[in-house]
Amino acid sequence: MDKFNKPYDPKETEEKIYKIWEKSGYFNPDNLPVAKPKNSKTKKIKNFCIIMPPPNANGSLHLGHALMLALEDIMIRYKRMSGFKTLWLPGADHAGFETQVVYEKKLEKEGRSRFQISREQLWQEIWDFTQANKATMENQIRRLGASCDWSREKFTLDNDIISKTQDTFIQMYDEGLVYRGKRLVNWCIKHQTGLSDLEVKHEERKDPLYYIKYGPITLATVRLETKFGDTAIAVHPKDERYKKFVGKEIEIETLIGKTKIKVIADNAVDPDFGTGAVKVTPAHDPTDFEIWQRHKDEISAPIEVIDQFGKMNLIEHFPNNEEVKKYHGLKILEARKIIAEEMEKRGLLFKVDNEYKHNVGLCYKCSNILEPRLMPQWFVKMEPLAKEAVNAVKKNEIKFIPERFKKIYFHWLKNIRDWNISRQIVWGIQIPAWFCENCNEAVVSKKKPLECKKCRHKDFYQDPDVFDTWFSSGQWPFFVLGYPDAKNYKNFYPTSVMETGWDILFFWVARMIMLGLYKTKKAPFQYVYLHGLVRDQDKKKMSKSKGNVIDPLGIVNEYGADALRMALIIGNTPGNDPVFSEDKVRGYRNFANKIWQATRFILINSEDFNENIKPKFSALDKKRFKELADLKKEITKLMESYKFYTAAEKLYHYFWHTFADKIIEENKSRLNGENKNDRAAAQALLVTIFNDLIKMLHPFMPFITEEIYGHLSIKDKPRRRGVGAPTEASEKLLIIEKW
RNA sequence: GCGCCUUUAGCUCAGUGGUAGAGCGUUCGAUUCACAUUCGAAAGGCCGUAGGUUCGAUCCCUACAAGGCGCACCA
Repeated sequence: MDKFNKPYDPKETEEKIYKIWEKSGYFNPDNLPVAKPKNSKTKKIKNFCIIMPPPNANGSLHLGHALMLALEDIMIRYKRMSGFKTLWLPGADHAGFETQVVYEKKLEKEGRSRFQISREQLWQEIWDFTQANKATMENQIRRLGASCDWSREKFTLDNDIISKTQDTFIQMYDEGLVYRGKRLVNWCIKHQTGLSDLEVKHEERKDPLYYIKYGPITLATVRLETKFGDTAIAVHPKDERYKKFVGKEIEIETLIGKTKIKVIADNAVDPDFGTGAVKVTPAHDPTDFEIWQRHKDEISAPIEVIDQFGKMNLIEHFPNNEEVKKYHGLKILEARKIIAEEMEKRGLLFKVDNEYKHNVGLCYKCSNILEPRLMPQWFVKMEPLAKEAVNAVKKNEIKFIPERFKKIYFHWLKNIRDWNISRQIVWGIQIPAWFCENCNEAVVSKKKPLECKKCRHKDFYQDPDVFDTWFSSGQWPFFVLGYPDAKNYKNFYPTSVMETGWDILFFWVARMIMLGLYKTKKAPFQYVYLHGLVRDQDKKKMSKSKGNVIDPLGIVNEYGADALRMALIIGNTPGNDPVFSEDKVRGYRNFANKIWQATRFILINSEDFNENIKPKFSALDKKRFKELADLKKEITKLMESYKFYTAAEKLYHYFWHTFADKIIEENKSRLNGENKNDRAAAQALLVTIFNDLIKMLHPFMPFITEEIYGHLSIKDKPRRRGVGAPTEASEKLLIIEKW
């Protein structure tokens, strides 16, 4: 009771309560006191499962995580109280490239570089780094009140996950869904790895557009430096201006001598752009690469003139050519400038358009221009997978909240291209493939092959590349449940809800659907709930470089997790980016105290309660009961339709402005009056209402409600018998009370 | 280029085919009685613009405008 003599202090309560919950074992569905089915034939045990999107183990939690945890915890707690066997399975993500980038920055600060560290040592260092982060994050998740089952926690580099991921790759290879192809990949010269198309961000740039003379033809290009790799000139087939040249070789003066080059016709050329003629450089441009694929018989193989570091590499292709040395080894932009000068000198530069704007692809991490580079990589054939993924959603096997993301999802899948899953980094799951040291034949296998089938050679080396991290996390929902034969998998798969940010709809959600359907023949979840990105008060994205990142734990320390959760939930509809403000949190901290003070009032006024007096409810009491019952129906409906933002707001409003401001106030006179009967009735009324309200508030504000429940259930045990409350109340925790 | 979204009170956002809602903020007032992390009251909106459907539109349809975003091989 002394506790109630001061404002509510979350610090005194929250960590203590979390320990009680953890000790109770109720986070684990196996320990839940699920009502025995009355009729075992018709009534099945109801399961509800959410796989927590594993936070990246390369830093600490941000507000987006806090939002994710709040939403999922609300769903889980509501379902748990509604009698479901609830499993919320936590995890942590090694986050491949993301983590390696973070770690490389750390190395840079220390004056080191990953290219000077052995593979084994780098792996070990990043391993230690992620393990430390993981431990921190687990505690942060606890501080936010997440009622997840820690006994089932998984890490994306657990041995079974690694092994199963490799199995899938092998299976897909055997079934022709994975292939090794030498194609243009998005190469980052800083990070020295290829990236998937999703990891490319496009930005508009203004670059000079050079009009240059290739013999009788003038053509326009930005990328002058690739001219040494030209293998053709292309024009549109219907372009009258160039018809006479098509199929013929024309002599052109390059800067390193004279050569002949063929003119070809291809529909990819836009006759209205520039002069309607383009130079074709298949080794350094995706469009040109595709043109080459269509004209393989007519023109020579691609010539790579830029190396992996973004420098001119010419000597290899043009040995014994003195002129070449002038450009060899130059960086792209330097080369471009010098070539332009040289061409101008020789009268080969017709004009320069300095206002030309176009889109360039950048590395989404370092914003360096990505260099299209011709190299062999492992690709996943997307079309068959995408088709199934579209069908599953069309057939409503998976529903999106909000629904509009369906359209975006379809749009993406319709235009999908094959997925490059090779990464030239160490931090990840190594690809189970081997190359013959003699003939370079690739063998897909976990174990080192004994002999090359092609050349009988016996020495192999393993592909040093690792998987795109999303290739393994795309299989997370069923791997963590112990696919294919574990009990967890049988009980909880397909899972109920996948709740995550809309920003990873393609990266993760779509891949989970595709790979889930492929491996398990089932959609991995029934609902996709997509939350928005938490923004600062100026609606800006929070990022370390902007310095506007808010540490959720700082907020928790100051105002309590309950207040933070309410601030994140209320006014936040799915799919829309919420704006975060500390004022809002302060408001809900005040609300927590309001709940606290109302409790105090009730406890004070029921101290000398006489349990022999049966409550006689007044007409007004009954009216209030009716209102409460209506509210409960309404809230339940909102919970079922995933409108947590409205449910929380209504509860807030009812508690404060109806229960506290009206009901308590209108009962004050009764409590202070002479009529004992009336007094008893009033108290029973208050307690009953109270019992319902803290139950409904519990999913949203789990800590304070559990704390109060502890005080109420001990104190009010005798009286609650009269109003049909559960027995053994003092033994019970609110977390498993009936909704 | 293809596509998605937004536009409602000063701010952040809900919402419904039948004369507009919340939180915060603002203004005025109260207050030894659970709570100043309080209570009561008030001000404040032609629900982006123009058409259409309808007995009736903020809500449905069309166009337009402004803003945001996603996808995309135009050199």
